[in-house]
Amino acid sequence: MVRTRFAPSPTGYLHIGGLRTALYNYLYARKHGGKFLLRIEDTDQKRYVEGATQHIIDMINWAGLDFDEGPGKEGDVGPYIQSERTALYQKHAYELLEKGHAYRCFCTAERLDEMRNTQVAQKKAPMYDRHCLYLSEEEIQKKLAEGAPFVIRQKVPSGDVVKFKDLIRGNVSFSGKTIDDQVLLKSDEFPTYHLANVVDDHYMNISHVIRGEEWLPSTPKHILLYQAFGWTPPEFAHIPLLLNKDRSKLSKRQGDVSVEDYINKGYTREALLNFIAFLGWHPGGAQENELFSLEELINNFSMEKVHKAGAIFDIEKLDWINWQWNRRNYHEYLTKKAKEIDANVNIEELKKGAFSYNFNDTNNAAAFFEIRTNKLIEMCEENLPAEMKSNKEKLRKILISVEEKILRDSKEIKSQIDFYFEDKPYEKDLLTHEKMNVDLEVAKNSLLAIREKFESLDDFNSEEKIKNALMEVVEKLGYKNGQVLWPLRAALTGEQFSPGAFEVAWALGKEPSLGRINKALIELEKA
RNA sequence: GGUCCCAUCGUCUAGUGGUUAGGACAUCAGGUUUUCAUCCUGGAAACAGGGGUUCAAUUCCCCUUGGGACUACCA
Repeated sequence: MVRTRFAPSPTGYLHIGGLRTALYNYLYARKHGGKFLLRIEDTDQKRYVEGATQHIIDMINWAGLDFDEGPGKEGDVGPYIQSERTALYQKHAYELLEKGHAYRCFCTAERLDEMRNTQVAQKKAPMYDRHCLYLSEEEIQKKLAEGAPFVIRQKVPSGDVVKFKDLIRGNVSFSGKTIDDQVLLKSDEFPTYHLANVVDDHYMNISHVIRGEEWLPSTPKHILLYQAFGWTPPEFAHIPLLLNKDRSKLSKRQGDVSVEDYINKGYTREALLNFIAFLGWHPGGAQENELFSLEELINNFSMEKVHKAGAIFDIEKLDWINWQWNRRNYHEYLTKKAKEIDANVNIEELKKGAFSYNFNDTNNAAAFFEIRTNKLIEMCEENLPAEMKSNKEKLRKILISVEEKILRDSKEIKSQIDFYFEDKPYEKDLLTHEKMNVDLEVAKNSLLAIREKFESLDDFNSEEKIKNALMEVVEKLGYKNGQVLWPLRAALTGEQFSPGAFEVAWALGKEPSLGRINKALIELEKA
């Protein structure tokens, strides 16, 4: 029975690398029909942060990595919070002491510091010098009677070579003499990671320890502990690290590392999971699709395909994946809704990833338009000031004109649609375009003709009709499309770049459009 | 310093004892479009170096170089 666990420390936030570790544990468990547990490793009293445990659970839940056992979801081997299991660790530390696999150490922090400084100065590996291992029984009893504080240290058999097989790295071995006598039980009677981890993994029947590569050097200590207890060690899989741009371990100093940061930036769960899954893993073979849902990840995951080398966390690719997922989620939602409205709706993929929905009935089309734009509003609601949201019907038209941009990055939406809400002053040169053969004269002629046309256009509520009207202007003047549409778009938006002339005129409405055209014409008169 | 791990385009990666070393992101060029974006087409871009083993190594082995992790009464 496969049982994996994610065992974070509640230090205030969940690291994105931690989320990936959780994901791999989850994928492996689900793939093999096993169980995935969450265990909170809060044995460091000094680092405890109020609310951090709940925060971790919230983040794991957000990601949809439902755990089978853990805090608030008790199984047979709880509790799942280490601070509630201290008696168990103490019992086992003393058991080791009795069996001769550990010893009391009374060394003060000062002595330890001094010892290390000397070792470093002599260019030796800093390691505990076993001063207390050689204390006589009398000396120990005397210290205990005095009430001297002590820790319990692991007694590493220095002659041994510790070997183990890592599922990702293959055979790994460490010489016993390079392994430090690790503190197992601190003077406050709390265990260190090493003891608590081994004891819990054993009693929680963990079959596979899947954790970050930074734990590889302490694995021999853990193996030795399993041996000292007479337990069978679990399988180990040390996954590659997530890296900063400079290839150092991904850290706070060089950008956002907490999952919450990415949620706040608007990344969707599918995108974030998809992205981090592929940092250090690939299904292999001829697989060229890179968009995988959680379910597809489960089906395709295998430890053999996990890489050995670390991977740089490249946010640009994340942005791209996020956009792809936004598109997919959006159109899946719309397709479902469109079919609910009319089972015979005609849905076409206009271009890769973008669809059109055509209804025969105009009422259905209107109902669908509302659903579609509600979704867009929902997507960028948080990034819009109240005044932009006051006229909802206008906002719908505006947002549909920048639909793809919202899908790509809803955070920047405000700057994309600013021009709809204010008549910004602009240079009349904006109305001209050399490559399209639009000079001041052409611009003026076009705008005059458009004004006349618009004034006589009764139904300004149909983008299609506005388009037809404008094409008539093009034909009448004998101009190319761009010679009419560029000055119009520029006049309406005052921007170098914007949505097209038809949809802007439509979203703006008849009077505001005419107002802006007149303003442009006044500019041109000055010339 | 010591121990251990790692090494294919800028980045994420596929891949094999014999391949024109493939894809994606990013980038550049061209095209469609009323501008931007989208979309389409195309380009540039990698097996760290040196020794072996072999008829043949990017692939297997060794060394070098480079990078990283660990080196706490933190996890």
